[in-house]
This record gives sequence, structure tokens and C-alpha cells, in this order.
Amino acid sequence: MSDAKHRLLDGLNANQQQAVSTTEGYVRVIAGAGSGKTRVLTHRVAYIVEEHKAWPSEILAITFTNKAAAEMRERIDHLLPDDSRSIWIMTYHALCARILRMNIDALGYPRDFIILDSDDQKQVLKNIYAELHIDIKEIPYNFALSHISNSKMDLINPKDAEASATFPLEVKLASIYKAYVKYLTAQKVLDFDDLLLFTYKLLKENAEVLAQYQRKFKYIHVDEFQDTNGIQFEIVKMLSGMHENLCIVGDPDQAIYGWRGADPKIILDFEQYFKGVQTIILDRNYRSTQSILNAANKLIEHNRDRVKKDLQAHHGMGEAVSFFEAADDTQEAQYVAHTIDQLLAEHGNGILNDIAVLYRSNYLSRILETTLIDAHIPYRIYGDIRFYERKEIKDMISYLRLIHNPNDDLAFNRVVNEPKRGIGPKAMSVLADYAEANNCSRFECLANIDALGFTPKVRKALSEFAEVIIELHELQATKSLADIFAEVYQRSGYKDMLTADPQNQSRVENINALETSLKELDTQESDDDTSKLAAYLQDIALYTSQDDDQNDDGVTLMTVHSAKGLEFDYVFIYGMNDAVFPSKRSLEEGNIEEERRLAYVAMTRAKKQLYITASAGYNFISKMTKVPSLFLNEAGLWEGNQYKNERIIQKPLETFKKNDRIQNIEVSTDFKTGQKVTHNKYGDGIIVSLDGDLGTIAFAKPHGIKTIVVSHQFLKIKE
DNA sequence: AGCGCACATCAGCGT
DNA sequence: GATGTGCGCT
Ligand SMILES: Nc1ncnc2c1ncn2[C@@H]1O[C@H](COP(=O)(O)OP(=O)(O)OP(=O)(O)O)[C@@H](O)[C@H]1O
Repeated sequence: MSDAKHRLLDGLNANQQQAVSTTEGYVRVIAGAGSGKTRVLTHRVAYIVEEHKAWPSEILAITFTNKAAAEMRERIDHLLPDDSRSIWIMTYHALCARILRMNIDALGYPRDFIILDSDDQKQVLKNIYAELHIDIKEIPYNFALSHISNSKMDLINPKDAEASATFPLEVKLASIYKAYVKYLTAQKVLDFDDLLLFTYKLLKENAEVLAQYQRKFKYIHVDEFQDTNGIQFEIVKMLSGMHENLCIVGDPDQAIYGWRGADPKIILDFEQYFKGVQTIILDRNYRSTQSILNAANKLIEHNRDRVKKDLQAHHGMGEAVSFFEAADDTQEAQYVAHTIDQLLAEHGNGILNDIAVLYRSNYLSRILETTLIDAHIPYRIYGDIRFYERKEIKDMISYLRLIHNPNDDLAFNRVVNEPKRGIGPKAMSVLADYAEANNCSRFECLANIDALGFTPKVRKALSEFAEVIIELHELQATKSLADIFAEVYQRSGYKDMLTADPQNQSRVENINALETSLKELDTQESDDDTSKLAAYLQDIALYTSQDDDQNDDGVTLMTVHSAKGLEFDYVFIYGMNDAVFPSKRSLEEGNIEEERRLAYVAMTRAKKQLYITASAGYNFISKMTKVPSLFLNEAGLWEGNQYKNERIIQKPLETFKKNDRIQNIEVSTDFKTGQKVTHNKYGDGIIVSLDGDLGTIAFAKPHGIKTIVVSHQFLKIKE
């Protein structure tokens, strides 16, 4: 054994070492939370490179999120400083996008295809609903979209769906599915599921392409394999078909994406798909204290559909898991803020990044946000609206899409009347009819604008619009991206529209950020034969907000789903109420086991201390008064009865607003009555009165008067 | 015909 | 908080 080998096996237990050094064949690592699965994977990849079993570029590691991919790359970079860059570490979707970008022409699609985000999908549905006279109240977009997604992932094509539909609702869904696929096919755009579906088809039908990637990937790894779906499995099965080195790791108790088609049977039955599968079990938890693990284990034992595991904590008992029930959600948030405040007072602001507040659903973050702002506690929120999903960004991106490809109808529809040019529903339907009749794009219709019977005003507006697009389309090859962008921002009138109202300040800032990122792109070399703009436009849908602002320190706010695979010293689970967590829908659908696994995931994110909170009061989703979650009983954290009045509802400490940590913060003398200020969330305002560091500030509509601690990071003096 | 406002309604997790 | 709908105004 060489020294290098020892180095990479160092800091691993015997089973982990075996998982790292068993590089050949089909290997399954199945283990509970915090047992070092991801650590095994990173060491294994580094080990393969260091032992010269393969070049970095011949190793594929699939993760569940972009964030997990970035983190794994960073960890491998620590182990192998020079080589991590060329390892293929990415999500299934990013892998598929990359494969398709090189090869999708084999399926009759252009390589610069656009990927729709869920907003775009809804736009498509909106058009289809109008055409098919379907009422959104009868079939909400999300219902139709999940039906479409499930159909695709089950490899049911629109024809089969139509043929097997019997109930009226099925018939309608089948017709929506058919129209949706027809539209996407005509536009030659792909949705997220298509990335998987098309890659599957490509590899299945094109032996040459398959052989190329099979040859390339000598070692394939998949993290969080319990959440792999059927098509994803087919893809890795095909890719590993030549070298037959596939290592998958996962924990069936952490399967939380069943609603998206993931099937934990794939990991459970893994040995039935391949010959000579080696299974390695890890049963030591290096993350959490025994108290945390005991509660989590106790909870998950209530699942009937489960293989028993025996997971022991490496660490000692530690602090007990705490539970707090407040009178309402605001007080619940105040309790969280107060407790964080105490932690910061005790350990210093250096631990901000080691604290997370997790919740079942995004809507729960709102009160937390305002409460944390009031309490001076900086935070980072994940899964919030993504940068590229903001209206102004999507609009400008649509302009770029149109410049790149004027026949992009979705982009056309989005911006032809943004800013307002007097093109309303009537003019749009004329265009739609003409395009349909002549089998051309909306933009191509404009060539025959005189034949469309528009009023002079509409005709002029459309001609000017078309002129800008055509001119910039022709300048594409010669001008830099940032220049094209600046010009279309100006000439489209979008800039004037935004800058006319000071309320739009944060939007203008977003536009500036977009321009900056385009400038950066201008300085980079383009590496394949598609244009830089094309590659940029294509990747946008795959980016998530989790990729930005990682610089600022702060408490992490995120859903339990996005916390998967992560760990924090101090974890709060906020909103542990019946019908919230478990969610109302899961109770209706009888899917409580997945919710219980989700709660297990949430609890096992904590290293040192776990705080669980709930509150009484009204919940607008269940339309009922809240009671504590059943999971609290199951985990042995609460002995009360939800349906009897035995609950001890607590109040957060009164000293909360003016505690020592906050009072020690010096208030700049710049803040005084009458001073104009700017706030990141509320825009411009003026200080009406000031009490210590607590300012009463008047903001423009719709925000109005707010009470804000003036030394907060979001608030700045306006010159 | 198109715009902008007031109002009602509804609310799941994410690549 | 986001989106749809109805109304009066231009
Ligand atoms: N042998 C070990 N000695 C010390 N610490 C370890 C060891 N193995 C793993 N750890 C630590 O335990 C923690 C959990 O590891 P890791 O994230 O790899 O677990 P996991 O099994 O992937 O967890 P999850 O299932 O929750 O995603 C990490 O902080 C890791 O550094």
C-alpha cells in the first residue's frame, strides 16, 4: 500500500475504507443519516484518481442538487487540489443537458434548445387552456403539470394516455398532455423531464452515442440514490454498461421525493439488477449527538414499510432535544429569533453559518424573515424566488432569446407588450390565428404586417419592435453580449419603464447584476460550437438561487427538502404542527410515511442541538386551529394529547426585543429624524422618528410605515 | 381595444 | 404573495 493510499483511507472506519477501496464492480452503500456516505463518495473519487485507475474526466458523480455538486467538488478539491475541475460532478439534469447539447441533433432538435422553467410551462398551459376551454379552477396548473411529469417519467406517450383515458377528468388531462407535448415539439423546447426522457431515448436508440459515453465513464457514482427514479436508473444502467463500475449510496429512510417519481425500490432491489453486487453497510453516525439520534430513530421506527437499521451515535448524549409550543406563529418565530440570539450572545456571531431553520413549506418562511429582520439576525434564504425567475430578469432574457432566435414564440409572447405597446388580447389573437393558418412563428407574421388588419398604432408599435429585434439579431455575431443587452434594454423601452418609477430600484439593481454577469461571460472563451449566448440561455433554467449570494454570513433558512445531505450545529424545525408537518395534502393522500421520513431527514441535519417548535392559532391552509404534530409524540418529545386541552403554550421571553446583544450595537449618528434611507426590501423611505436604534420609517406604497432597527444590514443612508 | 386598479381567491416539496 | 376577473377610463 502506498502512502497516498493511506492518506485517502485516513479518517475512515473499516466499512468506509472498504467502500472506498472497492472500486470495481457494482457497489451499494446503504446507511443511515450522518454515517459518512457522502464522505465515502468523495474519498472514493479521489482514491480512483490517485491510484491512476482513471483520469478525472472519466469519473462521473451524480448528486441531487447543484449545491451538493458544488460542495462535493470543493471537498474533492481539498483532497486532490489540481484534478477536481475535470471530474463530472453534477445533477442528473445537468448531465443530461450536457449530453444533449452535444448530441440532440440526432433526435432532430437544434443543439441550442431552450429549457423551460415551471413559469414557462404554465404559460404554455395558459394558452392550451384557452384553446381547449379548460377552466383553471377545475384543473390547476400544478395538477396538470404533475400529471404530465408522471406520464413522461412512466414513459406513457400522449397517444397511449388518450387511448386509456376513461373518466372525464382523465380525458381532459390526456388532451392537455397531448397539446402540451405538441406545443413543445413544435417549438423544439424541452422541459426538465424532457432532459431525462430525451437522454434516455438518445442512449437507447443511438448505439454510437451510447458507446461513446460508456467508454468515457469508467467509474460512475450516484449520491442520494434512494431518490432516483426509473428513467434516471435506466440512464446510469446504460452508462455503466461497458466498464460495469457503478457505486451508489443512499438511505431508504431518507426517500423524500416519491411525489416526483422517485422509487426507493430501486436501491432496495439493486442486487437483482446486476451480478455480484457488493453491499456495504455503515452503522455509525458521526454527525449528531445520541439524544438527537435517539429521537430521530424513535420516530422513523413508526414507519411500517421499512427495513430495520441499527444506527449508533459516535458522539455522546449532548443536550436534550427541545420542544416549544407558542400561542401563534409570530410568537413561534420570536422564540426562534430569541433562541438564536442567545446562541449568538454565548458563542459570538462566528456561529451564524452553523445555524439553520428548517420548515416543511416555503410559505412558513415569511414570518420568520420579518422576525429575524426585526431581531437583527442576518439570514440567507434558499429556495426563495430564483434570480432568473424574477419578472424583470425573465423579460430581458426573453428579449435575448428573441434576438438569438426570433421564432421563439414563448419569448415573443412574453415581451411583445412589455413595456406596454398597446398590443392587447385582440391583437395577440389575430397574430396567433395568422401564425396558425400560415404555419409560421409570431415573429414571421410581422413580415406581412399590412395583411393583418391592425390599427395604425398597433402596426407602428409592432414594426418598431420587430426592427429592434432584427437589427440586434444581425449584430449578434459582431457585438459583445453586454452591448447587445444594453442596447435592447434601452431601445425596447424597458429601461425607461423601470427607471420612471423609483419603486423599481431593486429591479434596476437586478438588471445591473444581469449585465455584469453578461460582461463576465464576454471575457470567457466559448468551448463548443454553439454560441456563447446560446449556451448561456440554455443553462439558465438549471441555475438555482442556491448558486448566488453565498458570501454573506447568516442563519440559513430553507425547506427540509433542500436541506437534504446538509448538516448544521444548531437546527430549528419550525412549524411542527399537524397539517403543516405532516402536510395537509399528505394526510389526505395517506402518504404519511414519506412525511415521517422527511421529519427524520430534518432532525438528522443537527449536529449539536435540535430545537423543534410549533404554535397554536389559525392555519390558512387547513382552515383549522393548529395542534402539535403527531411526529412529536412518536419521537418521544411530547407526551400531550392533541385533542384534549392539555397543552402548555409558552410565551417567548419578554426581554426578546431589547436584549444585551442588540443594545451593544452602536447606532450611527447618521440616522436621525428626516433622514432619507434606502432599504433592500422596501425601497426608499424617510425616518419619521427614532427610539434608540428602532426607527419608524415611511416607505412608498405599498409598504407604508414600518418599524425597523436602523443598524440592520438592509438599511442604508440615501445621499 | 387596451390599461390599470380594486377585488377575490387560493396556497406542496424542486430539477 | 401570485394570479385571475370585473370595471371604469382613455
Ligand atoms: N469516519 C469518520 N470519522 C469522523 N467523522 C466522520 C467520519 N465519517 C463521516 N464523518 C463526518 O460525519 C458527518 C456526516 O457525513 P456525511 O455527510 O458524509 O454523511 P451521510 O451519510 O452522507 O449523511 P446523510 O445521509 O445525512 O446525507 C460529516 O461531518 C463527516 O465529516
